[in-house]
Amino acid sequence: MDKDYHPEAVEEAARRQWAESRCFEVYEDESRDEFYCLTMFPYPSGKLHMGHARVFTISDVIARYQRMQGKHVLQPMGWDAFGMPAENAAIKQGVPPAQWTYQNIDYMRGQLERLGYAYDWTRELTTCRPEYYRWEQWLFTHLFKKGLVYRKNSVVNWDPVDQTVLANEQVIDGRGWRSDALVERREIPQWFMKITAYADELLDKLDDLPGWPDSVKTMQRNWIGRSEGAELAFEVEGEAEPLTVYTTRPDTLMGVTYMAVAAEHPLASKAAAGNPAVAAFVEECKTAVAAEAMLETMEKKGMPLGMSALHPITGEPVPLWVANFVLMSYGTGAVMAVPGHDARDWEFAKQHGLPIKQVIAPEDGSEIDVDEAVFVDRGVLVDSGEYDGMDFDTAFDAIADYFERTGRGRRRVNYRLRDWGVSRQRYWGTPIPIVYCDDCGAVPVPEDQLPVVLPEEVEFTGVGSPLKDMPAFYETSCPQCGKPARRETDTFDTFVESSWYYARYACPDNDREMLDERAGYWLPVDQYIGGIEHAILHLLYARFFHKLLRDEGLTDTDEPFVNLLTQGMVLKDGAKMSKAKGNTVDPQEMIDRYGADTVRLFMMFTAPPEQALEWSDAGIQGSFRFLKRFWTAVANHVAAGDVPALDPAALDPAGRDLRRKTHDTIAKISDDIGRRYTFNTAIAAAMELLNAVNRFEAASDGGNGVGSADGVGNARAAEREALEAIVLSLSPIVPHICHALWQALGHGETLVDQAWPAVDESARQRDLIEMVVQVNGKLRGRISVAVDADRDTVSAMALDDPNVRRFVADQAIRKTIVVPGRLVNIVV
RNA sequence: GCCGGGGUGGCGGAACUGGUAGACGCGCCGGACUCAAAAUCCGGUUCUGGCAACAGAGUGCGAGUUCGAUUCUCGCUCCCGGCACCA
Repeated sequence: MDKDYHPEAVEEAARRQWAESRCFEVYEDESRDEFYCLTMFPYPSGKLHMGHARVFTISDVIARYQRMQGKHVLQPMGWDAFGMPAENAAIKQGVPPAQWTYQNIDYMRGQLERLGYAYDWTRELTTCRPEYYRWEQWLFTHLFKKGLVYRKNSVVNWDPVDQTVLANEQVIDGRGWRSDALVERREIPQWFMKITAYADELLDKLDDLPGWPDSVKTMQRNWIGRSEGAELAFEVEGEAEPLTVYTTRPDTLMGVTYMAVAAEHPLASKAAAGNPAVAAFVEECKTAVAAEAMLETMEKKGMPLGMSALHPITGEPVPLWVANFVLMSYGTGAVMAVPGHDARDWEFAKQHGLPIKQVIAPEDGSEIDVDEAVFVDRGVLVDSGEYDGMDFDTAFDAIADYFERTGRGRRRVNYRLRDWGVSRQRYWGTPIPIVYCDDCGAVPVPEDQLPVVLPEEVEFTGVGSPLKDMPAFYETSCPQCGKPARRETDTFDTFVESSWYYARYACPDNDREMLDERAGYWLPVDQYIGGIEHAILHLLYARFFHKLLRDEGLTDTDEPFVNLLTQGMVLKDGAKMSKAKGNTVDPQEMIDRYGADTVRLFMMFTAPPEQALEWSDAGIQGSFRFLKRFWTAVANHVAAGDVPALDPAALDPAGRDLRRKTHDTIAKISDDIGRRYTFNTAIAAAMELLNAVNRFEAASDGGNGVGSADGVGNARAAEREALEAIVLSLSPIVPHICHALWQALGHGETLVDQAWPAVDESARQRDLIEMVVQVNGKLRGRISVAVDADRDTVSAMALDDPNVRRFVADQAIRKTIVVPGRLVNIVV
């Protein structure tokens, strides 16, 4: 073998062998235990960035590891190909979005191949192809018939100059990113999918996902936001219709001192008609941007409507306000305010001089002053008439019963989750398969007319969607009555494509069905890997879609992803690397300089996968140096000739130590890769073992302790065992160099078909262990004790240590704590 | 603002179930090789004191529980992600 490490040649040879043997193409084989390993597919933005290199390498390590465990592994790759950047590029460079996208895909596919990922490329998906998106159009028409999609008005950011709907990220400080015009809120009709119909199941099934991080499950629970409360109706003076509010704290009813409605609420509009100040305030609220984070961080503002509601128990008037923090989209768009026991109500009351009344007292009987500080805990009712003395549950039931009995309210479960608005006023997306007919209304496109194909040859101006200027696209006839009709020109949110692609990888070539029995073989995904930024939206939509697919009879599983690994961001200069921010680092430069294995090693070694990784140019050299040392160690070993079969019993102490290290290391790496997914510590362990091999070799070359010629051969056999363990256990991370080294070590069979190395427990046995001795919790000495030494022996040895004796001196020993195998703590 | 996560040497990180803080790597310092440099190899490297043995301090800040806390509890602070039209 070559004395020096030449990554380019090594990697090219390995790639060629993998391609020629087609070893990563997999077919359904019922006799084998399958493993479906999937990475969130990339948006083809132009070239790979570090976040891609990181997440794809994590996935590849897991896929290759599982293959060595004997699993039948599927690892596919594809392209989330619709989206805004293609339109932006079209405006900027005059290239049609389709052409730009396909060029990017071709370039990025080449980069992925260069990184040596074990993909089954025969299953490659591209979501902007009609053969893919026709099936989501098909599903949508079925959901239409089931009543799971509907059309309603909702708010968008409108740029009055560019005459375009803006995404939230295109609104900067309330202005359009290109026009700089003040953005307006505008209501337009849009299509929605009824995700709320599945809210309870989406919530409950989280308990069946032990392989998901708790943080993600908690975020999804909070996002769905199930709450149990009551809808209560308040009469309004001079109004026929009562004002209905939703509250989770009906027990605080007697503490209501005012009420507030959203700016879009009908009562606000009514008051505005006769009150210019209210009208101006409502108008001001309309200039706000649609993003919730903006609404929530705005200064809390409000204005009295000059109207009063009547308290449903006391009949006393309660003033009505309009406030910018009340959301029309949550609950009923109106709240009853209890400033004594709700933090936001308290703040607002203080600001506007509204009364604050205590109606809940702490259960422990302590005194509080709600004028000084809000009290939000549950407690015992006070100053609440007939409800005095009740606890939360009793009061909840008593008050809810009263409202239900008198027909003025009801118990109600509420969700924070809203239905999913899937309409986008954009060109580069899946056409929504609906036709509008003057007589028949909105009609879904019949199955035999699908797909509705998006024209790829377009003139792109940036003003509105080009589809709106293409009569050839939108002029059609009604599928029901045949009269001239108009096609929907909005397209789907790109989250729709990414909500079901994982299933389509099982059968991407099926042109008659969305999914077939092959999906039954591969689904659910055993390991899903992707960025933590997708913890809520993408993962919730995909879970929702999986249930839609199930209810269409296309799968018999309830959840799409058994295990989830959320990879941390790759940051640069403290911010997330993203094409939007333009702070990406090109991995290609480093692949060219050091090779794919160095890049893969560096990404896995620099941080554990779930943590954010701050990019820095320093350090990659170290990864390259390690691979050079690794290569040299094997080359030197091979150059010294063949080795005899290992005879473990005949090894000298140094040889036994090396063998122990070898098998301790295999055990550690198996656990780190297989269970903990801490690839950084697995690599560190492999580095330690290599260091041990090099030290061992140096000692052996010294010639003193090794002895006979047979002893030398046996020592070299132990050395080979160690080197082969490193080659095998690092092969998921740096597959190319390991492929070459495995051949150099004289193996005819290719490395990808090898089994994971086995641990020889007998090699790990030891007679003596080191224990730490503390005095009052401070480290004062170390003792070497027999593995099976009992408590008294260990204590006696600890007290015998000179430094320990110095600290104990003549003080009385109060307690001796022995933690077997670890430490002794003497408390004086 | 709300929800979730994080803060450990000069740097990335390790310490998995409350039990040796700093594995492994980078950087830096010293040495070997070399006419010299690069590469490579060897040694050192949390801070303070000490020739050393060793001692004291130390895991964002402040409290608490414990024989013992990076790890658990409470309060604070700063940073990161998400907040429904970025993907």
